[in-house]
Amino acid sequence: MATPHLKIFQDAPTYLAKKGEVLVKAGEASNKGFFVVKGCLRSYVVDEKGREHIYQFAPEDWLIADLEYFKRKGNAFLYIDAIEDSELKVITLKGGSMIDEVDVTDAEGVKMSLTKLHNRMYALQKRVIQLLSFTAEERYKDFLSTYPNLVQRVPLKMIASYLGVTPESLSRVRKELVKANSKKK
Amino acid sequence: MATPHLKIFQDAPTYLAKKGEVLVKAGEASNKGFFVVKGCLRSYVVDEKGREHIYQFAPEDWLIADLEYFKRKGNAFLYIDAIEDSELKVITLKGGSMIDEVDVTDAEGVKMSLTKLHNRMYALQKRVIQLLSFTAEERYKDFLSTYPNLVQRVPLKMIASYLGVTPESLSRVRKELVKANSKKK
DNA sequence: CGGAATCTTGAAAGTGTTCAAATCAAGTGG
DNA sequence: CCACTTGATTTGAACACTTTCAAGATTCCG
Repeated sequence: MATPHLKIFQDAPTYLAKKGEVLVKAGEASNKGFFVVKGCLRSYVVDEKGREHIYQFAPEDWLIADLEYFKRKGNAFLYIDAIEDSELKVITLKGGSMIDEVDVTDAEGVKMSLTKLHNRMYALQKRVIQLLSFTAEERYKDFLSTYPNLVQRVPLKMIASYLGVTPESLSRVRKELVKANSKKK
Repeated sequence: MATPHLKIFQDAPTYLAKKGEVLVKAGEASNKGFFVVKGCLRSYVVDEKGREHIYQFAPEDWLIADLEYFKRKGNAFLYIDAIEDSELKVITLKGGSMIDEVDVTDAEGVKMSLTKLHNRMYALQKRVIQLLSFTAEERYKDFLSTYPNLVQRVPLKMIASYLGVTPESLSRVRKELVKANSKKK
């Protein structure tokens, strides 16, 4: 898959992560980001009641990192782990921020970095608005259309966690959708 | 207020918006962004039931724009209006994207743009995680500490809309907080 | 001084959660 | 290949939190 972004990371060291492997732990220092060549990672927080809340899925061609670290130059806020066996390009941040990595004399690279941040922000805008205004069912439907391939790869409870509902609720939502669809026929 | 960001926009035309004035309408073409010198703007969506959901407040020194437009080069997705009489620097996007405005030969400007995007993304990360994991009360408390000055300036119903709850709920949350605080004394 | 919008309060209704139990599915070791 | 363990998903019933709807109190502004 020839993406324009990949070449930025082609010289970065490759790492093979096994399913379930934790790459970044909240509370510990970490200056790593990951570009996913193959497989799928996730980032999430664990709240005081021990519940996981998934912030992001990163399948092929996605970049994932804990911004908190880069922002405060402190310890990680998010966990990052592999939900499939994955091939990664490991980006080690030398400075305190992702920004220090950008070669400002490389006009094309700058444009690309800005575009990437821009796209990501747009996705976040969409996510915030959905969390504010959509019901569980609407969020699930949108997830299906936005990430059609992830539904087969990611367990229901993780999708529920990403959508902000319990696995039980998502199971019921899904059941209703199946019922509604079969009625239409 | 001498912020490093202001100087980027110091040559942009100034516009004085009156309270309640709508600057960008969802569904209409718009290539404007705004840097708030004084006052406060907000961006929001209106769902199919006619309910407003506030995406962002932009008090002094904030930048506000509709990313959807820049992303799809189509019509605006968000509304933007003034919730106070405001002094703005109007940024007209000549290209299809905010990115086209960045002078890539200006290393300092590039760093600044990246930093600004980066900070904004961090704020969005925080917001998503809160919407996923915080109760109405926790979100309100965090709002108080993150935007201490906004609470006096913004009507309750708008804060409720930003937090993703009804005005009635926020009113009750606030009541509980007052009760809890008075007990502690 | 109104009139309009905002904020508060109450009661009923809804949506999603919690807790518990039953299925179902996948992976392991014999 | 089967039995067993473990984790994931489904289902049910009671419960909790928010919303909805309606009404009253308060504040803001012309």
